[in-house]
Amino acid sequence: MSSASDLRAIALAEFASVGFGGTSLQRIADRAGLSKSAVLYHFASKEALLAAAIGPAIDRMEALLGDFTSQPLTAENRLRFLEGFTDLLLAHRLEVHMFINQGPSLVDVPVIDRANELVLGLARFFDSATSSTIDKMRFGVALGGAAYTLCTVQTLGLEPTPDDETRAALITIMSELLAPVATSLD
Amino acid sequence: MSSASDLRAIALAEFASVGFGGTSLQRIADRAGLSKSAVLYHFASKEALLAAAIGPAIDRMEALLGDFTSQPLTAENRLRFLEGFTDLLLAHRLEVHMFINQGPSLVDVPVIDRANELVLGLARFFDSATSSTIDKMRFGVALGGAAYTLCTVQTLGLEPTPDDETRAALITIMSELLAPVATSLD
DNA sequence: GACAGTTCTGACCGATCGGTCAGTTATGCT
DNA sequence: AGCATAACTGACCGATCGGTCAGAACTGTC
Repeated sequence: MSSASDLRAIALAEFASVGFGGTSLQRIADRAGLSKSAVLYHFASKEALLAAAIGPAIDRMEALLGDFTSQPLTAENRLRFLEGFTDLLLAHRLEVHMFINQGPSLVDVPVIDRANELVLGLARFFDSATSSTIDKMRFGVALGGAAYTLCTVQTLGLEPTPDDETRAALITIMSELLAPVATSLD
Repeated sequence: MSSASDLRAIALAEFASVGFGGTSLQRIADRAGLSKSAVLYHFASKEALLAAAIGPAIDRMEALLGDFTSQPLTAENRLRFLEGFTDLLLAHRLEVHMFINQGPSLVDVPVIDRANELVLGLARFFDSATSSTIDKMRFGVALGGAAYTLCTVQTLGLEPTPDDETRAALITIMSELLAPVATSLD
């Protein structure tokens, strides 16, 4: 019944679907059955609401990436990363969808800058870990494709696949896709 | 020097980066060095500007999909589709990025409804052509991943890869990814 | 140079934006 | 019951939104 967490969820859904700039506090308030003033009572500003909505997902993403990049890029570490990444996507698909698509246009918002640093750090890691263009692109297609499939396809109104089945399929597909990419085991 | 086509390009870039609702006519006018009234002289409304910006890409997408779905799903037809899809992405990455990510939230805009019908038609085609969840997801990851890699990664400020190299790599990756999926040749 | 048509501007409209503030209602503790 | 605090509302603010309109500036043609 907590209004604050209701508002976070409602705001997240709005931000992800029509964008931060395209979302109005009034609309969020209407969906929550509250007044605009009540929204601003719980969150000091629209940006604070954004930070509350996507902050936890970014924390978790930072932890996952910190673990991954501090270890050698072995095949089993990569698999564990893919599993962790998939679990994170399943739990925070809207958040990821939001800062992947709108991150670059929302600079100077602190929580978004953290997200952009994350994505950039991930890209740089693949850049240093792989040499050829096609291998870099394999990572992009695997991670981007997984995020896309999970976040966007569902908005099409197709029948939802159970999470555990989705999880297994995504991990299989990403593993196949990255199989040709050399690891530091070689 | 045509202001109209300048405006189309500027508006497309804005729509793709901050969303349709997050873009103001004033900002488009400023970027074009014109007044807001001048923008509304060339395009009757914000929606008309959107239609002009993404309409051609949707036309081309419709043609590509029409060809593909009217033919049997053989391996070589699928390859030709992947090539055509990649070329379309390379030529219209901003448009595709825009209606993939914002299409579901912009219903009742005619040009967007056409785009949504397209994406839905593509999803239904894969739904009928493949049986297992993992195979459907392979299509999602392949097409979504390609679109993501092309449209979003570039906004990170990485060094751009030449288009022909990107094209070859994407087609290779998508072909690998879809290789396990049965075609009607079997 | 007069004229027509295209291109563009500035003033203006009602509506909505994010945000402030004073005051009201609901809640829980003693 | 009394009281502090949390939760919330409605009125209001300046700014900006998409869009209209009358007219100015530019263009080419005769």
